[in-house]
Amino acid sequence: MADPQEVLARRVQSALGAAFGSEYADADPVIRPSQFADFQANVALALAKQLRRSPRDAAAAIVEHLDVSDVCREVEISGPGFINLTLRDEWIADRVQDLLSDERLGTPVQERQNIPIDYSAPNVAKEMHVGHLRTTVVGDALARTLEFLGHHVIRQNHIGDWGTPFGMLIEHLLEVGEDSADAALLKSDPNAFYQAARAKFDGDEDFATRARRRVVALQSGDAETLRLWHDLIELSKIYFNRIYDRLDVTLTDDDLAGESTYNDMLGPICDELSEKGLAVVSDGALCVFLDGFTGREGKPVPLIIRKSDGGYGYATTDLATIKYRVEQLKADRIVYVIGAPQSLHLRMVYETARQAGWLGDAEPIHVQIGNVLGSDGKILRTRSGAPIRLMALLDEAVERASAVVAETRPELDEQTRAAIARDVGIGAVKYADLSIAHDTEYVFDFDRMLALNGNTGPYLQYAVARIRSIFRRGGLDPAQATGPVLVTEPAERALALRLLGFGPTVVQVGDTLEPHRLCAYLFDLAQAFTAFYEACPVLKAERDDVRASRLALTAATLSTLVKGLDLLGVRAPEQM
RNA sequence: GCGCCUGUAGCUCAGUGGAUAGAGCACCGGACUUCUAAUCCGACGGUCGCAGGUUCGAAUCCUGCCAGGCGCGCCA
Repeated sequence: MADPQEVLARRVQSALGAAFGSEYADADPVIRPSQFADFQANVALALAKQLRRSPRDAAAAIVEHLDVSDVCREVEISGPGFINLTLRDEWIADRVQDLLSDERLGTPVQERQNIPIDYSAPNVAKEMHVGHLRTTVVGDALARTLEFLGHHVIRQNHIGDWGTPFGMLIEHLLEVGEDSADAALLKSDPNAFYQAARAKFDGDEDFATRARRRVVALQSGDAETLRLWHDLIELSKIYFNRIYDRLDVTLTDDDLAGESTYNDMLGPICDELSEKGLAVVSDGALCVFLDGFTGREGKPVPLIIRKSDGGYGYATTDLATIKYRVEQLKADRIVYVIGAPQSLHLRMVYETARQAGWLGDAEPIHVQIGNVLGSDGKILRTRSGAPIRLMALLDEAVERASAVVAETRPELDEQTRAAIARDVGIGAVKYADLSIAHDTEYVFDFDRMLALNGNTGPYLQYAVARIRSIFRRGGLDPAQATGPVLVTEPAERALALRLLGFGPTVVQVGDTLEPHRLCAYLFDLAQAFTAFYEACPVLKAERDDVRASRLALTAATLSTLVKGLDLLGVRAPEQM
């Protein structure tokens, strides 16, 4: 067990049992990182009243029964009753030594859960925008992290591939020709295609009529219409996959589970909800009304599962996703990485599913994605007010990174520089999305996300590049840097202690579904490494054993940073 | 009107009910014959929106208020 907090928690619990009786042995020992020691146990203050003793008395009793001599160098009662715990240097060194031969870097394998993750969800024949970027990047990081923790992750890309706009889109595709340049726009600039179709729909009455008729044909399964519809989706998939490739996202065609895949479930869902008395007709629409959901003037908010024209909306489809994921995918947790504004809608969907008895023991979780804002504090758009094209935005990030690389590394060949610029530019954008709490809005700023200082992708990538440079210079293989690890210098100690935090952090990210905690950890680790790098020569260490130890610390930092970035979906280039 | 979210340093953001609330940027002062100075060190900077409450202890939990954002019946 490498996690100091966990080790100390168990020891303190034993002491609690010994000091106050077995009924206290499972009390939370409240171990926290401390500014006065490595950790502090605050349990004495929490239990003092219950024990009818002063907090310092309680702390003294705990310390008296506390057996940590192998782990801690110093145990001290401080202030009103804090127990300050300082780890032994050798204990820290031994734990880092363990990490060197542990491919999981101290991360436990958890009991396997089935976890469908719904993320990305772009629309066919529509440009992805920065909102899609964020759900894609965050969802992908969660998928990678949960998989690493041992879970069975089922990626679900709930693309918008059904609905009334398809009449207009299909009709437009038919007019321009499936092999035309206009149709090819779907692969590169889908909004241009969509807007052309829209313009015809709004301006041409005959076209609009044909489009409406086409929707009916689509819904009734007309073969030729379905073929065209399928074409649209194929062309759009090319666009999606271009974006996913560029972004280094793990989504593939196998993960596509668009709205249309649930079509057959929608009617039966409405029937079942009606039979169960959950759904009633109101103003011609089939609705579910739930207690506690009221809107304007106290009127109950309906979840409309069948529109008055007989069509189905997204509420029904979302209900279908729950049913499918519970019944077919055997989900334990169902993760929806979706915009924060849909919170009310999703709560109603979850509650409806629960009342219908579809949820079982599965837990649906909404990972709320906050809006991405421009520097003006409003939803990010171009100066003309149009949504920003995602590919153009990614290109700009790479271009900016490219300019910096050209300036700072002129000696590298063009191909190498381009590869670095690509990793840094894309990594910067992704990391910016990941490093901020997913449910808050954040201000998009190229200059800040590409900065080499601060909690940025490039800063972490640079730390990795410097480490690799050390091994390159020394003609050494990180895998051969096996120590033994010695901890003497303060910077060595601080770095070693940080290294022990990786596993616990990954576990926390899996529990809370908050990737920004991993970012904060990695940033902290990189800072500790940089301080170490400044203070402790590695290759030029004056003694062989010190050199071997520092190489081992450096190698452990390398694998931790690379693994952490990998879980986030951020590449770490060989050099920068 | 109801509901959800947010309010922390000039700016962008962290912050597990624990001691003196942190980081990056910006500003100021230092550090390159050195494993990548694109990196580091230091200083400056706070009535944690306001007011109550719970608690031994509150940025954190509860209530009210203020400000901003978003949502609230046939788009998704």
